[in-house]
Amino acid sequence: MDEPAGFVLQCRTMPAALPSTAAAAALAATDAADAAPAFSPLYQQIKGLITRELQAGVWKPGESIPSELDLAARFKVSQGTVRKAIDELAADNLLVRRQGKGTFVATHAEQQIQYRFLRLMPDAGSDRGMARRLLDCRRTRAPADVARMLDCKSGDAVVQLRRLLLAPSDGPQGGAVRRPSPEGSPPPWGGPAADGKPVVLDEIWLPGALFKGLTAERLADYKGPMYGMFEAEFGVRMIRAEEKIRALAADAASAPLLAVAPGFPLLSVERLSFTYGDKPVELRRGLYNTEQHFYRNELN
Amino acid sequence: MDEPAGFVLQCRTMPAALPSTAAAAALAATDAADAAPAFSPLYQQIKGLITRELQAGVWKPGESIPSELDLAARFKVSQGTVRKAIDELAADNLLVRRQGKGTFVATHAEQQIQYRFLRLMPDAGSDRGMARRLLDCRRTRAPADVARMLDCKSGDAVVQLRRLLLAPSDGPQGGAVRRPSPEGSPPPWGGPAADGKPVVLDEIWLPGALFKGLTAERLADYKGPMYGMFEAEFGVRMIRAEEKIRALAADAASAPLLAVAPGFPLLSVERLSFTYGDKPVELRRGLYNTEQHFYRNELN
DNA sequence: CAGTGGTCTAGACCACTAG
DNA sequence: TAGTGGTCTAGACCACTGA
Repeated sequence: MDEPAGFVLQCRTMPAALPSTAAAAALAATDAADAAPAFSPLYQQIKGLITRELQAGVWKPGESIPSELDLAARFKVSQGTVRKAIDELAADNLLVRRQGKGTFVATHAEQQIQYRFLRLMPDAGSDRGMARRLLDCRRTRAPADVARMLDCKSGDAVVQLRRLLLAPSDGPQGGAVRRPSPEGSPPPWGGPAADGKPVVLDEIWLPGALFKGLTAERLADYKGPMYGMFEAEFGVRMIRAEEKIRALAADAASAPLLAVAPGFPLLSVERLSFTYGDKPVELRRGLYNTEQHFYRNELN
Repeated sequence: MDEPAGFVLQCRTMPAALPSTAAAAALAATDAADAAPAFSPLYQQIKGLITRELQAGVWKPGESIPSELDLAARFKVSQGTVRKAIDELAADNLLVRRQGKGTFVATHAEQQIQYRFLRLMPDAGSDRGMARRLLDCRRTRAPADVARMLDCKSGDAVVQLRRLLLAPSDGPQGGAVRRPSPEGSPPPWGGPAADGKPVVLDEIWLPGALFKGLTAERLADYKGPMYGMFEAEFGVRMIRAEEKIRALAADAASAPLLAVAPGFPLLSVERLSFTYGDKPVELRRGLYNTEQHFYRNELN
């Protein structure tokens, strides 16, 4: 009855009613526990409290969080209020509801939501994923432009990766499914893969402080999506990303890696990914060969 | 008490529980009133009924729909159920809630949501919109590829438009706001505009049957977003769109119009827009010069 | 002031999952 | 069978808008 969880402000009189991202803005101040006022509807406050637990790693990706009734009791509010908070978190892809089982912390390592951030689709045939080839993995100091994007100081420690993604390349027509595929259906994570046309040339920058033990070996060893590894091995969850897309001519350095002539038009995709509190934690610059693939987008 | 509005099926026992897009799927059959079974939660049925009214044009874009209590009385359900239906429709951008005023039919002709589908942003300076220049407007027969996308027969009547969008072009640096702008802040709809660098070359295909009186004059006369005109003048509401994006080399025909050299890398954006019932009603093929602009996308 | 949407509650019954 | 999320209701009070 008198648990230590009575944080919730029962503010029935709001001073000025923050626009709508009140809770999100309050969370930007990552640590300072009681610094931000954050007066907002009860369910927004609950949402903020749950987000904080997620951020603190109390409930790990893939695990289930307490039931709605449980949370309602903890926060001393009704189930409906908790439900509304969870509804929004589910809409934000932070939680996943599963009827009869519970509510789970979303993860990049799931079956269906794999490649949540990769919008490249083949023109023909179904998407069978791509093989990865690591070109480069080194720790260095952040150039000025990278530092600015990652919200750190120029010269700070960063990890730089360079990768190639290769399409399965099954026969000339690229139509239906060919090639017996010795392993089975799942996409060929890394591995030899021998052939396959290069489609994406990636350059990835990560803050060195967050990714201490990241090495080429660990990258090669991990089977599964890279963002899945980030959350499992380094506790860094990618929540949201912004991309800037352009058309660019292949330069002398990139062209041979993508097996195209210099000047060949490539899609340039600059992605900045964020974790909790809108903190940028990855800068990714990709060059896509869109001869047999396209970037799919949905507008609502 | 016994109004003629008692359509709602109070199905407490669902046969097989359609996945989730049950109501949406049911609406695909545009007319056939009672053909589709469409058993689903009450609020989904309400959502479907409201959508049908929108589709029928009972409530026009920009107008307000009846209040929640009113709708609840009509449909003989509680306000909470209507609320949940409206919540989803608002999330789908079909309705807009305004506290204290009511719920309104979303429109492309609004201030903030203008350019809902245009994701092109200038590298520097704030977005001041672009001037339009109509190159071509003619009625013709649909080529095979266009017909396939628009879900009609090859040779059916279509309207073909070709446009140029021009950036404001204020001085060399393109930095802060320059040029006194004699009219004021709003973007320069059409008009002379005299200068301005061409940024987008658009080719638009519309089903002829839906756009009867569309002429170059009416296009030029209309001030405001093109999608706003489509809904005001032709009753065609763009709800959703899918885009396929590639990098392409400028060809001999496009290059001079965009004032670039042949072979210059351009962003190719193919957009298919849908109205109610996922019916495709516009195919738009654009070539974007991304030298000083980029295509912005957000991943969640 | 009356009417609107926004929040919150409490309780009922349902469908799904797993032991 | 017990526990979970999913739906639905009824009613309370609130904040915002406009006459």
